[in-house]
Amino acid sequence: MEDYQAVKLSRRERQIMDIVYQRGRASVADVLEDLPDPPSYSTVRALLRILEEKGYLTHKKDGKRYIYRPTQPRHQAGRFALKQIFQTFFDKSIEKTVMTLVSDANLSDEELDRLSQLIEQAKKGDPVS
Amino acid sequence: MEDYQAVKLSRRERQIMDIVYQRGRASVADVLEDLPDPPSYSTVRALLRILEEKGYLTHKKDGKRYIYRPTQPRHQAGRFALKQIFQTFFDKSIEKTVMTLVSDANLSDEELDRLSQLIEQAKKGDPVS
DNA sequence: TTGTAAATGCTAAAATATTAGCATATTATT
DNA sequence: AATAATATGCTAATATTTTAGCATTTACAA
Repeated sequence: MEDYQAVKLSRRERQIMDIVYQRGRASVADVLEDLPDPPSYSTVRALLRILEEKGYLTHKKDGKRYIYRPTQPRHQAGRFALKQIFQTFFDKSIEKTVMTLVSDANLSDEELDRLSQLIEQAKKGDPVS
Repeated sequence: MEDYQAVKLSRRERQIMDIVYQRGRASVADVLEDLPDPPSYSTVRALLRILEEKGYLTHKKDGKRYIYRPTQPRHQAGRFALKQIFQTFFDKSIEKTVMTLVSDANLSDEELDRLSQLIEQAKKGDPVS
């Protein structure tokens, strides 16, 4: 199975992969609904077929229509995408990336507490392995 | 000035923007060096010209060659890219995104300390504004 | 079981992206 | 000032992406 790498995809292909990942799974109509500057139904079908040929999606039948899913799990694809981002925009520094996220986020106290806990765990559990 | 939005760019255009952002500034030769499946020098020049026409890059002369820079500051483009990521892969949750980054990162104790401090600040300074 | 609505399969046209080549300009060197 | 090396400017060919249309299939309802 091929990794999901946005770098290899065309513009529309990327848009569609993002939609499917965001939804978890999607019919042709779903994708069409979320696409900016939406093309025809046929067009979306063609692209979904191509993405399946390339190994990024699979489908199963649900009644009379196809439901598409990513072949690569979302969490994994997300990590890959994050890596790309912090390499490109944050000097390859995960710390800088997290700083930006936390600074911009306006997280709730509960969320901040959970993050504190996570960081404490990281300090104990896995010191610069 | 137009926002840097990967969603609007073609495959090569994206690759090139990523390279320029990663380097901060880049000559044609620099970009060519970093491109996967590198095309000809002419090709890279053409794409840089197109990206400048679209407003994503500017250039200045340095000796006899052009040095290209992004028009949108790196930090801003990075935040935009992160937003895209956590919307697509992490249920629009910044917390989940940070969790993933921190879990995977193997950060040093110093980095973890700095993050703790940042989070403490966030707790005091800006409680669920 | 027959009709109908709504889906997919397949193919080809149109638009866009990608590429390279030749002409010209610029810089540095002799 | 002449030359060589190394840029860019511009144009056009090629490849890929994007698109839509028509034929066929499928599921459900009458």
